[in-house]
Parts: sequence; structure tokens; C-alpha cells
Amino acid sequence: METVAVIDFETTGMSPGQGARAIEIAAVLVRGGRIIDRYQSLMNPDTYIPPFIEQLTGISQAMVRSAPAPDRVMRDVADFVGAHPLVAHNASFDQRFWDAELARIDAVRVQPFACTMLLARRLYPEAPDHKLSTLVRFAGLPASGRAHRALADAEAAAHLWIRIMDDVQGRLQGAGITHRTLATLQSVPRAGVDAHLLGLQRRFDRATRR
DNA sequence: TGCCAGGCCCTCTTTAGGGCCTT
Repeated sequence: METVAVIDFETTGMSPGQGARAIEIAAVLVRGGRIIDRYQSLMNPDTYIPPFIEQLTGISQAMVRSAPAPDRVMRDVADFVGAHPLVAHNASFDQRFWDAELARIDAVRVQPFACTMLLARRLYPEAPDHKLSTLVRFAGLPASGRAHRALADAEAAAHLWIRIMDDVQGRLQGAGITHRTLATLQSVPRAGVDAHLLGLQRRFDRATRR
């Protein structure tokens, strides 16, 4: 049974290339349609936290002052997720910070990312928008605590991932759905989703035909 | 001095522009 790690960063800005740093990370392990383990930690990159970020996240300079250094946190969370495939909402954002913070400890990501936002755009075009908070309400997913804290957002994205897995499975007949299946689906143009799923079903039928 | 992300997607597109989404 495949396990994935759903992650979420809180950061001081939009881009590590512009000097932004991670100040909190959470990772949630999902297997068999449920959350089986959680990791969360603040980290202290010893940098300025803009007032906007403090207001958005509730994470203050005082809170990170006593937090562990980023290198220790990144080693811990990298150990926690291991080689499991990674998932995030708008994964291009979290992937940039994941790779940048790993590079600071001379480590390299070993697994691919999948993106719940790209998948939701394809599977739920009727949603009002594809913000994580909107999709949680739209899909009737469990509330996970304060938005814009890493663990709450990682849990919300994990519930969304589980719903996406269920919905895709429901549109297919017995075909096994994996992280790789969905990572491919997220790159299919929206108009081609039905044809892509039909193709998956046909391949599954051929592979299982006696 | 002023500005500063980046990838994806849609469309009044493709010789481009603008909105979405993440903090």
C-alpha cells in the first residue's frame, strides 16, 4: 500500500531566491485513505519576519527564537518522510522551499512531488476557486485548525488528497490509483481528463485480462 | 531609482498577456 507525505511550509516570503526562509514545516503521512503519522516544527532561520507574515500565520519573532535551527529541523523532517512521494497544495511553492532548505544541509530531494491544486483544477472545475480553504469547504472536508499554520494546512491538503484519490478511483473500475497516476493526471490538460482516465481504465483492463 | 517569484492555465493565444495560487 503506497504511502505519501503531504507537506506544508510557512515562510517569510514567496521565494527562497529572493531571500525568503522557512519558519515552520509540517508533514503528514497518508496511507490507505487515512492519516497515519504527523510531524510539525517551527524553525529559527535567524531572519526578520515581516508583520504581514506574523499577522497571516500567527508566528512571531518570539516564537521562532526558541525553535531549533533549520538544519536540524530539515534533517528530522527528511528522515520522517524518507523516500515517500511528496504532495503539497500548489506544490511548485513548497518544492522550491523544500529543495532550497535541503540544499543548505547539502541534501537533495529523492522523490517527485504531486500537486493537489493542479489536480483539483482538473477534477473540480466547478469549485468557486482552488484555494485550499475554499476546496476544504467545497468538498466538505474535516476542519483542521488554524489556517496558515503548517500542520493544519498539511492536514487539510492530506484530506483533499484522500478525496481526490477516492474520486478518481470512483471514476475507474478497479484500476489501482497511485501517486504516480495522479502526478501524471495533473499534467493532462483540463479538457483531456476524461480521455486520460478512459485510457488508464483500458490499460488496466488489458493488464488484468486473463 | 525602482523594482524584485515562478509555474501553470485560459483565451479575445501561439509573434502574448493576465489571472491564479502559495507565504
